[in-house]
Amino acid sequence: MSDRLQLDLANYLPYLVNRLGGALVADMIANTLAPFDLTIDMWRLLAVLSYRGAQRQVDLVDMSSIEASTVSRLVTRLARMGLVTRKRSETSSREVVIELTAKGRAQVERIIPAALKLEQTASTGIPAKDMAVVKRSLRRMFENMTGR
Amino acid sequence: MSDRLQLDLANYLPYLVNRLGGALVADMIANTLAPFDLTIDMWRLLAVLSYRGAQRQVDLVDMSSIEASTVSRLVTRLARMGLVTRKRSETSSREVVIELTAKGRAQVERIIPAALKLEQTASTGIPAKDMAVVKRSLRRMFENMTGR
DNA sequence: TCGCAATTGTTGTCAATGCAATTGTTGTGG
DNA sequence: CCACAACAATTGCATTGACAACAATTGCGA
Repeated sequence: MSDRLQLDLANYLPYLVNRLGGALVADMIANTLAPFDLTIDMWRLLAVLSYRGAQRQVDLVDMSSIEASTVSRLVTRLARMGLVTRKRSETSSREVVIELTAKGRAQVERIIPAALKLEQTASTGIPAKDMAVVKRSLRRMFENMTGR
Repeated sequence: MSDRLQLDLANYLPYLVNRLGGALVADMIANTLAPFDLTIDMWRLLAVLSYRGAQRQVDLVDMSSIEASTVSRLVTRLARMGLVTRKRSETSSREVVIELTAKGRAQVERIIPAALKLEQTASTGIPAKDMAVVKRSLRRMFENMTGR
């Protein structure tokens, strides 16, 4: 009777996005992070800290999309590894400020080339003009989903 | 001395992809899956089964990017919920074939409209031509990372 | 200013995940 | 045709991660 309701996965945006995301993560872990004894979430925190400088934990949560209690425990581990410091904010004693140590910065700078190479590998065969469209659209869609 | 090695997160593909993926998943869970008592991975399996029909578990692993032992256990739960059946393959008794039940198909058809609406929401303000570029590029990048 | 709600971070708990080992089956080279 | 490698699925076990409850601090409205 009625047409069957169908979901064309091969053309369904959330499927395409998360499938690629998973492949990128798997590659990053296997080829780069494992030797450094870093998990993907640790790397995300370090990358955010490198990119934006010292941050409160709540801002790390926001920028990394990692859940708050997980961030709290990851920061503890990163501090124990000597890659970050955690100290109370001067302006508000309920806040905590996380900052890369010299060792942490060195670690990030050792990883960045591999991270860039990963992006290159993924981008093979895609015109620069198309990649610009992709990145702009990914940012816009994120805004659409979160209201920034 | 040397320029500092930097990673521009706001323009870094893996970051943009996984950040959007997380936002899409969070929305899907909160607004659609939770009321059905489904996890995101359960939904992925159901969607693949709906899209491609009965599948061996190993093929579900391949198409869903979910780890094999997790698929095994999720299928057990889905079967217990009456959404799929699991039976030994006729051609090879080490294989198992998973198939949607009528109840499972009905469930998927109730979810699909919300899934399409999610895609619409994310796509707001993005020209159809750009979206075509995005989807084509996402598929190509996945191929680049996995060799298909 | 006082009280209460919101913010920030931590901890307890338990289900879920991933990895490795295991079982059972199929395919294949010698 | 036999031994052994490859494949498919499951299970054990340790780790992870999410959610909720909590503690501490700050901010705000009446």
